[in-house]
Amino acid sequence: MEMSATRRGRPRGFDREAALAAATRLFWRQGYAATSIADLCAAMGIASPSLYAAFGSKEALYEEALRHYVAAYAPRIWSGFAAAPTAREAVEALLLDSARVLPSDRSGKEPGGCMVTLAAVAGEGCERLGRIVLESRAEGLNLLRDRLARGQEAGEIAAGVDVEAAARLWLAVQQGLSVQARDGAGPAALEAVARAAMRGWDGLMGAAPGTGTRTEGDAATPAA
Amino acid sequence: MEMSATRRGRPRGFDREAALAAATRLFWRQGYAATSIADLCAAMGIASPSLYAAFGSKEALYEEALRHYVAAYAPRIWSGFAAAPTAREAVEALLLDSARVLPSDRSGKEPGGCMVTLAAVAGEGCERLGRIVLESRAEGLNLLRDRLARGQEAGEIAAGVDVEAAARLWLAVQQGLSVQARDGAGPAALEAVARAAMRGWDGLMGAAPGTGTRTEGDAATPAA
DNA sequence: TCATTTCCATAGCGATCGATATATAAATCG
DNA sequence: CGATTTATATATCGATCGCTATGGAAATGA
Repeated sequence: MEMSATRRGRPRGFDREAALAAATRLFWRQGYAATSIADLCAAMGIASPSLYAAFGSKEALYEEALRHYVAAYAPRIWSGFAAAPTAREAVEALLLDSARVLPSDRSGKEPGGCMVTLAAVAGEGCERLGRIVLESRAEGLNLLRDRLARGQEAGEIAAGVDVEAAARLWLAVQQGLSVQARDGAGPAALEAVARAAMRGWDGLMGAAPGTGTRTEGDAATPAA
Repeated sequence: MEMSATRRGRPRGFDREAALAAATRLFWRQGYAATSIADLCAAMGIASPSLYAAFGSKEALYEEALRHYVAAYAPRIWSGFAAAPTAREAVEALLLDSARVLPSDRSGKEPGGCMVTLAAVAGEGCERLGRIVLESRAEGLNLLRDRLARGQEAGEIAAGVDVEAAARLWLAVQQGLSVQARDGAGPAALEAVARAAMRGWDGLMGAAPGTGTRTEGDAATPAA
């Protein structure tokens, strides 16, 4: 039971949160393998012993940076989704918020696209980091699947719709927005994509899947 | 004017095409920065002087590998698109072919997802390679935009549809398929996504964009 | 055969990689 | 005040990075 209102020894001479944020931006833009400790030290404004004392290793720093990214940026993308009263409005919020958030600000301080979606760390040698990124991505699919299933139970979505496939589709659109944002697409272009996608909602979420019976035009769709 | 039916000197002791294919798979899976010359030499079955004699440098090898990938794999994704008689069938072919081709074969010899879409080389230090990847990605958008515009002129797509936004949307879906394939999604899951996406076609490509006039239910859509 | 040309195997180049040893500086505890 | 504890600054560590020099092997041309 350590109280430790104040810690012993010489206090840290830099802002750990600010340093972590700087490291996050660098990993976000450059990826794991292409970012060296020297790069990180320069961006964080510290020397390597301080980095290792505060974060342990490059791998541990990346893991913490990823969690920092999720905590700091994921709400900008997913909070509207979570708060929406209907599945349709949830997906619409997800895509419109993504279109607004994913492009890089003109300052170029933060890179375009989602760090989780664009992370290629799985193939960059470190197994553990690959698993973490995989799980983070799977979380997006889970959120969509659960929300669509709830909407289906509520009658907003036709009973015959394959919720798993639909969730993967809306996720694919959102992931594509990240790729295009990384390539320089701006908020206006991405918003147009989001609105175009939503225009397909009725045809998508009202019709029956595949070869089966078509539950056409049930009372489900709230119309435009 | 060198005839050179047969070249002078000791002939090359390895198959250049096979070595390039091996390098391509490695860059495809691991990216540029995470792939070392030693890795490449092991995969290609040659020593580094042979690599440099045949390909020049790591950067040049990556560029050639990328072109090799486009030449060898892009047709599997885009040939059905190019051959389709209508814009709708073209997009459908693109998505279904992508669903079939993008997942990694169970052997694991080739990684999942498109090398061009998933390449993060732009942030990995080399400016030139970044530009090449950017252009390769833009080519996909160009193909889609041109095909949709042709379809719109042919009356297959409503006049009010924002072709640019629609092209970006279908591209986004296809890019999302690559991300999900890289994460382990199989052909069945991706095909379900492709079919779900096509179910949204009419709602998407028939309605007018944004705030403008809605040219609802014109004679354009060929119905289901 | 022998000079020429080209390729390959070995070894190693300087630079940078991720990570640390050491010594000093700055804080708390007694 | 020391004694202790923690952080920073400097100077590396061995390993690996991308790349190449060197010399011998294997082909052609004369």
